[in-house]
Amino acid sequence: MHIYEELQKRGLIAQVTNEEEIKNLVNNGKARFYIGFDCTADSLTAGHFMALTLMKRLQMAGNTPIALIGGGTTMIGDPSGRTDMRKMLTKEDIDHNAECFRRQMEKFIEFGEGKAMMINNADWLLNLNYIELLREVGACFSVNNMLRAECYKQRMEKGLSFLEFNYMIMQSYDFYYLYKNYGCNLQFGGDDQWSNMLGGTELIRRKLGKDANAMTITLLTDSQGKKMGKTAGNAVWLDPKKTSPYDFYQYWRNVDDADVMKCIRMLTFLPIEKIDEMETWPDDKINAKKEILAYELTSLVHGEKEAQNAQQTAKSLFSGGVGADAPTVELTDSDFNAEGRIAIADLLVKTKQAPSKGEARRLVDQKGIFVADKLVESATMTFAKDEINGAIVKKGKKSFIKIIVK
RNA sequence: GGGGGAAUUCCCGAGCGGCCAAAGGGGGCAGACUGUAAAUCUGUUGUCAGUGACUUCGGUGGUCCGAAUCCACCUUCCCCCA
Repeated sequence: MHIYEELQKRGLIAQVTNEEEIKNLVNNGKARFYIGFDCTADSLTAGHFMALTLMKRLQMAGNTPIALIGGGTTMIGDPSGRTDMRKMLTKEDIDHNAECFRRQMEKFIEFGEGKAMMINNADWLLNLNYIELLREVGACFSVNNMLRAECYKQRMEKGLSFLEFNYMIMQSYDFYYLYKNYGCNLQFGGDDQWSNMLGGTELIRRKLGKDANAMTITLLTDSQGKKMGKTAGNAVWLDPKKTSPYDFYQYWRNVDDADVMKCIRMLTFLPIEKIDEMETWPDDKINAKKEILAYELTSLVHGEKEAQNAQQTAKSLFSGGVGADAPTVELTDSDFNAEGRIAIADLLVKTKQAPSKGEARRLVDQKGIFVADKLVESATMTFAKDEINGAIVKKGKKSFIKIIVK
């Protein structure tokens, strides 16, 4: 099966400018495509993950990926899909984030001579001259058209600053620049990027009279239509220091029934035939599917060993055992009082299972806390050092922390 | 440049000068039911040595016994006119 057909089967393709041309480029390894990543944080997220897998898939099919780090565009802030303005980041933050992105990507995509390229648009965007740009590029854009673009529409109500309005111009300029200087003939991006991407093909057509193509990837949303890759408003990070492999595994282990197969299809590298076959599995195998999903993704991001650890830990914790690799928190003498004891509230705060002591007390009152498999009945309960050493503190059904006393 | 309006706890949003740590919803967390799912129901949701104290209602000052509520200035945003 050709790569384009595979992408289709996986449900990854949302919109394309010219299907025949793209198919031809991609299937014959002739695509030099770019995906832009704005560095708004110091780690990539599960949301970026799909873009990374897409790059990898296309690279494996012989195409050349260009990972464009948005050192310049992040200075502006993309208003697409947002109802409020992004926080402005300093140049230093952006540089730092760009560096973090670079390192994470390198673990996933092969860069180097004849392989993938990594470029930072700060290299050309930051040096643009305003008047020159206006004459050269600004003349090619119709404000009337821009205002009709989907990505600005929802901002017309809440307000859109001129700064952000220019984002589309910058992204278009990127494509134009990459087309001219790197022979980049295709741009990929999330479906919310569609209008920005069209801006680029339009600019190339006007300036160079050439046709470049764009294709968007279906956004990974859950059955409620919300973007996936977030828990309680927090992103699921790819950096193991920010989201541990165990938590990463658990995130996918806990997806909605309705979303499992979609995730497997879109995110994993399992062969299509295997996935089609899984589709026929009976309902009672739903948890097996979730385990496969979680394992596959953790393995891709953190390596097989971490994935095995996470899986084993999860299995033993949820079957009531003591996970050898449960997330641990170390306590030292200074955490205990004069009698060598620690109060349950302090313990929960120390393990970060409660943000405050008040919250910790509430959890205990609501019978949500277990220490070493025993329900903690009272918020005033304390534990001695050797009593707590090696014990599992369990909050609710899914949060386990193992205590180590140093 | 002129005129009008807005800023409230994680988000949306109510809020009479004292009864406001602040309605209601969403979200979060916990409990019940389950399958580490969904739906549903219940409780909870500023901090702390918890019948009490402390810090919050864009910022800074002020009026008052007392301010999220009144005044002044500042900041940001929205709308109308140019």
